Amino acid sequence: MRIATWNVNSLRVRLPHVLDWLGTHDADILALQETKVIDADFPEEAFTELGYHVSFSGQKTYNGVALISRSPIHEVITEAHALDDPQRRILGALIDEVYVLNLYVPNGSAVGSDKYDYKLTWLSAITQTVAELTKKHNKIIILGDFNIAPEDDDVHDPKAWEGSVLVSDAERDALQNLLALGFKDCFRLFPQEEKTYSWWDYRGGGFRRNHGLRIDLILASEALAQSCSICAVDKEPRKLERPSDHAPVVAVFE
DNA sequence: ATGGTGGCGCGGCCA
Repeated sequence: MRIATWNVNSLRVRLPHVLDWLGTHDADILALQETKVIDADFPEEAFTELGYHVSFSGQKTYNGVALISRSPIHEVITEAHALDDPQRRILGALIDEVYVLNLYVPNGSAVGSDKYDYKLTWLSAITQTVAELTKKHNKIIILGDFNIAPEDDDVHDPKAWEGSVLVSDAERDALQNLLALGFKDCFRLFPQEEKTYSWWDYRGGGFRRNHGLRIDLILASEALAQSCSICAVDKEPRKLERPSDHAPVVAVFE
């Protein structure tokens, strides 16, 4: 099974990139974030025509998540139990006996801000939800835009970023609490080229200078992590005209 | 240069 995550920063704008990518990469499951499209306007047929099933949870202007899957999508959830949140950031579903949880973790804006507090509360709530999922499912994949760089190796300039949002200790601790439920960061199961990132700021030639962060993650429950054979960032779509600021991350499970 | 770039949607927010 080939599964990928991609923050597309507007599906309306990036649909050609996404369709081209699906056509050449033969993914079984693609998790999208920041679709920025309400459900009534979701381009469902563009995917069903290619033989995919789709599920989506969108809103106007901001956020929005979707799952594109070769196999049928069951047991959909769009909420964390402990959170009454109008923001559409969560899409979980059972696909071929694997529970897939697609997340668009809040950015957090700045350490100490209201948005930062919301991010930590949100992470706590999703961790509770995952704890519940682990009682029912053995094979779980959590993937998406985590808006957290797990380690300094995931940061182009750790000194410059030290203590700021996306790398702060409290955010990293929250991610570790989630991993502690029995998940592996698939990317780190394998030797990787140094300075591999998944997001580069549009500003200041971030991609050209490889000023990036690895914040798009694929986490697999231990039962599944054993069968993971590849996890890699595909930088190619970031080189296209009018790209998303994120690149897709792909994992293969045998 | 008190920013920079991009999306949404038409002024300012969010990333």
